Amino acid sequence: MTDKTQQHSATPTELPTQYAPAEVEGKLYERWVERGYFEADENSAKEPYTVVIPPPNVTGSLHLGHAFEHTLIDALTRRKRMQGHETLWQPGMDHAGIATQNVVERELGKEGKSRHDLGREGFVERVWQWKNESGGQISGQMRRLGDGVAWNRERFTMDEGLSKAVQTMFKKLYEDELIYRAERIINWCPRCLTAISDIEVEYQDDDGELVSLRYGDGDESVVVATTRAETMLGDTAVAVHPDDERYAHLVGRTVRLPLTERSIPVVADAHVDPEFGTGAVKVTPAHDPNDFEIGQRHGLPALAVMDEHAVITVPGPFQGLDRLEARSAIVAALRAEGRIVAEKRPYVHSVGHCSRCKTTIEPRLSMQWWVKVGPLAKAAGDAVRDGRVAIHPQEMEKRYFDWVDNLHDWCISRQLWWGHRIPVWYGPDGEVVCVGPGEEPPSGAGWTQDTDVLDTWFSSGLWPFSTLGWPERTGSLAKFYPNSVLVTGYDILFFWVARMMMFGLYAMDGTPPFHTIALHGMVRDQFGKKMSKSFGNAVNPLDWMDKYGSDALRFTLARGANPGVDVPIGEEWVQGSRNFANKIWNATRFALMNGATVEGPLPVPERLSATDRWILSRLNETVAEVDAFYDDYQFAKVSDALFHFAWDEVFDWYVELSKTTFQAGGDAAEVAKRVLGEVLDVTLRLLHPIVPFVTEILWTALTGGESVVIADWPADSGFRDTAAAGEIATLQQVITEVRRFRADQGLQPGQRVPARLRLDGTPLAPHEAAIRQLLRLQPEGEAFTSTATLPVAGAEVALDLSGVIDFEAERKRLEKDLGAAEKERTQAERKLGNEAFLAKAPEDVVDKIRGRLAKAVADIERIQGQIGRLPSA
RNA sequence: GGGCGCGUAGCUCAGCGGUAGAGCGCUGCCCUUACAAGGCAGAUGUCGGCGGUUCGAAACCGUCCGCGCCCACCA
Repeated sequence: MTDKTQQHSATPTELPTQYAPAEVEGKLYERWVERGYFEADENSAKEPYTVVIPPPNVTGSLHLGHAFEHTLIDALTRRKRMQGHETLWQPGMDHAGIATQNVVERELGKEGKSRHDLGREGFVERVWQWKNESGGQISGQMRRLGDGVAWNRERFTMDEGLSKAVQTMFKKLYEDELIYRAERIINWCPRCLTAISDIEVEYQDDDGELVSLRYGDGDESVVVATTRAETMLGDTAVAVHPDDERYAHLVGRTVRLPLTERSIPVVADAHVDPEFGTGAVKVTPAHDPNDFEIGQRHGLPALAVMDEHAVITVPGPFQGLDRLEARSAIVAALRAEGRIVAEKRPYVHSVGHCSRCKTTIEPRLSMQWWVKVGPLAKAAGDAVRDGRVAIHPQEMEKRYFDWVDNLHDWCISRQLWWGHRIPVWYGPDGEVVCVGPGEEPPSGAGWTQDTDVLDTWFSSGLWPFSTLGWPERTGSLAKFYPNSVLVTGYDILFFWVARMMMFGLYAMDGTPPFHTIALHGMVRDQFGKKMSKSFGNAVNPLDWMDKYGSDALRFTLARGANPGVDVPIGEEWVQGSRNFANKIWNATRFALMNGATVEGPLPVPERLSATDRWILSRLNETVAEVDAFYDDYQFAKVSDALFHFAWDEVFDWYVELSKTTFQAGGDAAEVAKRVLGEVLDVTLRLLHPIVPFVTEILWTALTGGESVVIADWPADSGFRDTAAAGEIATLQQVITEVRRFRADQGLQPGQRVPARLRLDGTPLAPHEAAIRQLLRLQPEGEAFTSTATLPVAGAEVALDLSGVIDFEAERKRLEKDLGAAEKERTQAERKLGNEAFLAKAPEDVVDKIRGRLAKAVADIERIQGQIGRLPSA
């Protein structure tokens, strides 16, 4: 025990009166890392606890959203580590295909170059170079935040190991015929020059213009409407509903397509809504997904009229115009021919945009690789349906099911250079060979590898097990798969979570990648507005961490973390958390200055005062509460419970009451030192997962322990004392009541007032010294004149306020209180007089009302007595 | 068009069947020897509107109004 004391890293006098986070946080973090606290041992006998980081894009730096997410994950893993789990928080980053390629291309642009100037190899090399610079920035920010990740296991989606995992997965899916190549209409971004998947398209209502065109002539004509007139060059049919009598005579015939030399058939297709517009639809199979399907059903040719830049390729007057130029040019030309039957009219409709660059998507017929999601999505849905994976909050399950149950095949090829290249080789005679890891690609004349890369989310989908060494059967994989929980934003439920579910279940023989999915919301500003650079309300988390400390930022974020709900944050709130950290700091300082200790066992209950028993009881209740909230991912409630317990109960009451005890000395003081030590020790440990830095300094100073990071998580001893709790509640009531009186009377807080206390026979008798101290009451002295008497809870506090007291003010106050008490009595009486209530309400509720009535009656009597004793003015 | 969610104190949000809560902000007094990044005391709400269920509704049901989000092949 004595040598432990010598390890104290700080003596009370060394602690300054204010906590200065910036000076210590960095040092503490590096010490934790050096000591290997965050490393995870696959050979450990401890129960594993695994969380993977949602890998940040190498393109950027961390924003508040990351800080938020990391706070939650760090809190979870720190607690589990303290609970004795072999804990792995897996760090790493995502290569973020399109995003990264765009960033580097933009950089090249500034140098007046394009990626084609460097060539594929040179460009990829350049991206790697860029990644090496940017990636360090992110890890620096994570250290600053205090993320307890296993740095020795850091992974990157383009690592050799993870690339091997990607290749293995591709081949496995290919051989199971769950990957195939097909020509379909895809979402094409004419700026990124690549296909993107359905969920990478963001729809928004755009203003468009609907124009009605007449195809054919005379009786053999039909009017169609379009917002994309330029596509008419590629029309290969007009479709009408099979039952539509208006057009029955035209079905099977042809109409002349204006501006072209072609005539196109009129086909009947049930897809057409006869109620909509004219009931006739132009069909452009090469540039519209619906039209493509109609085309398939009727054997229509798909005639592409635009290139990858969305520029018209059809020879003639429109060739070389981009889609928008072509649109107006074609409308003008049609008007000249008298083909416009209804002028353009404004039309708001939903238009798809590239989620990366916001360019309007151009549906385009193209040969791409696809994942056949049917069986994968089924398994992913079932795993949640049958309870093997739980989604928090549960309301999100519905969104998840809607998506996995209605999923279209996933387009996974991208016409980019940065990413995992598709491991397929094409032979001179049309052979197709999928090459697995370690296999030699076919050699010889005419063999070439597919030039496309895979969707970024293909590799992210493998993250929960690729980071653990899959496809090798590693010890880490055996130990840490499946992950315990996935913590991520609801915004990537489809992008990432669902894909991990599909891939995890498939690659890991039906074992889902995690037991629980805990979805958090998005960080917003203090008015609930979305944070964005353009709106000017985006905040760099580093700024706030520098100003207020990482703990303050973390605590604020955790405190706003209601499950699945967006979390607003404002600078004043971070300040408030900084104040809390400082409060903990000073409370611990006080404790150390007064000899608080954690040495030796807790005193037996017989030696404890009611105050001690009360705070220990509350301490244990808090432990139980915090555990329950953590297990339910209720971070806001964890933080709130700790905030209020620490500040309102420990600091404002227990510490204040202990001052009298310490002053008096004796056994009670010795006991209080140990109890205060215990309460702070446990409270600091409870707080550590959320505010790791300040708790580390204080806990080591208080206990002499090596580090709170590896301390035991507090356990509820089961100790409860409701009698003591009631006693302290009464004490608080008396003190508050008299303070209120003092304040109403305009007495200075420090002014000493002679007082006589009559506490005999009340539970407050042992607290006389504390009451006198907290209320600044001095002994009554010889010439004591009781001018104000406050009866509270059976006790009586008589104050000598000769010459000072303002009886009128007090009378008003008392009358107001009387009114409130009478109202309370009336309400309670009415309830208790209601037979239906008595018959139907549960016993405890009725008891409660009876209690209220009794209290109201007692209050009325008391207040009336007080008023009666006031001298009349 | 379908689905989900939200309207509670000035602001941001908890509460989701038994006397309206928190943080910040606000008012007054105070540098009381841990802390002014603090202490003490205090004010503030017909819980979006209207109906209904219930002994009892902020909470449950219906409806209306106002927001937000997700999904969808709206020519």
